[in-house]
Amino acid sequence: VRNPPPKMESGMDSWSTSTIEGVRAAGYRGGAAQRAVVELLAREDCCLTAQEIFDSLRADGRKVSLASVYRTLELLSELSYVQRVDIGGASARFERAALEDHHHHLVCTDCGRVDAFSDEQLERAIHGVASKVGYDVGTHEVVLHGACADCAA
Amino acid sequence: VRNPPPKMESGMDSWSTSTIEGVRAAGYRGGAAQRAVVELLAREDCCLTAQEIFDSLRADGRKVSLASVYRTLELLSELSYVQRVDIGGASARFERAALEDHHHHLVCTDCGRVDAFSDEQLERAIHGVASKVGYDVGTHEVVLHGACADCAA
DNA sequence: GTCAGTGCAAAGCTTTTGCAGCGCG
DNA sequence: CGCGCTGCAAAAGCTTTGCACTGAC
Repeated sequence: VRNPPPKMESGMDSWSTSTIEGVRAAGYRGGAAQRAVVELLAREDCCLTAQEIFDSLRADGRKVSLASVYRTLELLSELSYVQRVDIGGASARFERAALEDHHHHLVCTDCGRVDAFSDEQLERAIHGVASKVGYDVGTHEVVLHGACADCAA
Repeated sequence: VRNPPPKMESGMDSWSTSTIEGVRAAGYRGGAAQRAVVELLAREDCCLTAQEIFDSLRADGRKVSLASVYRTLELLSELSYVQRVDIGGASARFERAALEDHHHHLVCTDCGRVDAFSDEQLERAIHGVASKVGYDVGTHEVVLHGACADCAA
């Protein structure tokens, strides 16, 4: 959120268009608010709260309601275009579920800052576990809590 | 919660007593409600919501208030005797932070059931990552979402 | 026209806080 | 007896829902 990884232009637009199309294919008509949320999430590289999405859209002059933001996030989560991320704290966060740019989160215990990281070996370990537990595992989430570089100093 | 791993008698009492002592050492007097919550958490093997703790204590005839449950959980989390677990859903969950019996969680997307699992290789991968990211990592949390054996059928 | 989508406001939940009284050291 | 602990009730978030209206097909 506050420390986005380097922009990755490729894949975003395809996420945006395939999401719009997928929503339509699922039998929904899609409106202005949905489009605005999808376009914003396409630009963002890390998880945002519903309120942050709302504020950001308002700042851009888009007249969406907070209720529509929540309804859109629920719909997109349902269709697996968006992943809900629970990193603790009062509110849930959301980010696009991208196959490329798969990552997890670091949360600073002190200042609340959120960073992203990714690790190939960690992914392998998770897939190894997923095949052993009795669940048909779909998504996974790893959250590391600790002091960020600034706060540790 | 609904599918507790086999009871592990060893370590629980020591957690209970060292928690009580630690709270006292930190300058708190400890009251009846705190004791009741600690004793309950010592018996439980997986994460519970504040409401579940409250209901369970009431069912046992302990007259604690929900506010005291929250206040105790906040205190114990602060002192690292309890770990807060965010597995999605409306409310946060809490369990004792035990060095033995370290585990993570599986959440059924369908029925909401919660199971525990542990994996040595996953832990190694996490510690490997923790040493590379710029954070001074304290705790970590892994949540796998998917269909449990019953719901997958 | 029909029916999903939207905004607003109200309701619902979880969690926190204010305050008076109780109780351990 | 002081100060933390507790219960109760009220308040404060976050999220969902009801409803009338708009807008896409």
